[in-house]
Amino acid sequence: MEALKAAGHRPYGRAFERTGSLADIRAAFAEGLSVRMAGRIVAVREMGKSIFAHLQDGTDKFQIYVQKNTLGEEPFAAFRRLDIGDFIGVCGELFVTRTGEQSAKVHRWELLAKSLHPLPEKWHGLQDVEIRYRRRYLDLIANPDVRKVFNARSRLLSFIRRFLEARGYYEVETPVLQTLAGGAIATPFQTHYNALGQAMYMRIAPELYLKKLLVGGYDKVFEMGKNFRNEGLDRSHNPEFTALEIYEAYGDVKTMMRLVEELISSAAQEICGTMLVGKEEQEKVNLTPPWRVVSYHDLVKEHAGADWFERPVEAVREWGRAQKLDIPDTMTHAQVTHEVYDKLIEKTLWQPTFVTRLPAELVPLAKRCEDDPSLVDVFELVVRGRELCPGYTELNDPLDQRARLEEQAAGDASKLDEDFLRALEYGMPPAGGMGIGIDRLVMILTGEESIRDVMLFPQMKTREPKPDETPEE
RNA sequence: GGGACGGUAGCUCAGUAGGUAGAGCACGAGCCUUUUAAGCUUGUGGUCGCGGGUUCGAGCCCCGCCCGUCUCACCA
Repeated sequence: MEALKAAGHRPYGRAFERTGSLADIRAAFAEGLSVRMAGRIVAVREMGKSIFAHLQDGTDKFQIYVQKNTLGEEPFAAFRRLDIGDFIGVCGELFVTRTGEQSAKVHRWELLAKSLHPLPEKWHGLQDVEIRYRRRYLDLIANPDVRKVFNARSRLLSFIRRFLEARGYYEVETPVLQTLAGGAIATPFQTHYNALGQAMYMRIAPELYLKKLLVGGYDKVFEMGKNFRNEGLDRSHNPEFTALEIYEAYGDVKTMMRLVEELISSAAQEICGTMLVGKEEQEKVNLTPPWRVVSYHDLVKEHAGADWFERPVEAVREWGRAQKLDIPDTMTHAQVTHEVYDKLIEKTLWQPTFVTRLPAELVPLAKRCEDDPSLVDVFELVVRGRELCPGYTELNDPLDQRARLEEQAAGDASKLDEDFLRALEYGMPPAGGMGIGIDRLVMILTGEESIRDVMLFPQMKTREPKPDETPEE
């Protein structure tokens, strides 16, 4: 670096006017054309009095050719002192090499930014998953396929907004910092607001605010943003994750099924160019509508026998144990049934499947089915053996809602969102609602197995001792 | 939280029986004017995750801890 400075090169340059991105230049390639281009040096092949190198920017990779007698003694010597990883801008003339590669012969170059660290190895890339997640910028430089996943994610967010706006849904923003974290059953992150001297929580779901907007006269709303849940980390859970929630007045669970089916299948078409998604080595997921719709009861009967719901509780417990499930004698018939669904059936639903009419005790915040009050009018969309998206006919009876929330709060009145209940008392139109885990949707569209591979900066444990560590436990 | 596996140069990895720490890439020096994982010669580079133990001697064996991956559990 000192040698470069001594030779009159600024190690960190300023804006560099380009003819276009590397992809632009490739698209407009014509032999003899003069161009200005810039990028990071990712490969160098030195051959005495001439050098080949590759520049990379956010769009493409392009070969440049540096000749001693084109450039002159000193600029050529300075170029040789550059390292892989440095950013440079070049002026040059396009040509095609003997081997047929489109290239640019460099007339002048300037250093735009010096890299002080060596880049990961060019052939194997960066393999260490820990470094890939902790220092994603290196992963993005070294492993070009990673960029494809995040480009797909970016286009998905954009597509969802266009899709919903075109159908008359308003995108809204509701508080992330809340005095009461409602709308789901989960442990929130707690923080402290100095100005008010009070505890605050990061939201676990936007649901209650969005329903208040239905009361306020919005017929079709959605919000796409981060939720935060104070839970463990694994292949499908990150403490902060992106959720899309949609509510539609005068609709119900069927409205939502049609909407999500169209939304996801057309997203696949737009982003993947096909409705058959997933990686080559695994069974593809076929998102072509219509998707299978099956009730929870039928599904259980299909797997465990048509007389399942007529069998005595001892018999179903025995059956479950024979399937190597852990079934204590205290389990009710309904609990055994759900254990069977959860552990044995759900994982078999690889292709998109709407599981409908769930037992009411599993989903306390949805409306009951009119023909059977023991069931609720909901769906769970299951893809690749995992729940992707729940949808409800929303409960709009303020008295029923209060009773169920009170039961859930277990006598702790401070956990009741009184303003939400008051809003319902003003009247909320019947509505359908649903939530999609965007991270999991990206996993399905890209075929990735881990949520960490679809989040740019997944949560990782701190390596240094935690500064505020308290000696509990 | 339990179990299995892993952590060696900036990166990708090898390391025999417990006996001086290795290769390729990257980086430095030299040769080479159409190469593309360029090539050839040569050099620099190490807290072997951290701490303790056994041993004359530990990358390797033992114990504890940290981080990661998978998996089970918890959690929706």
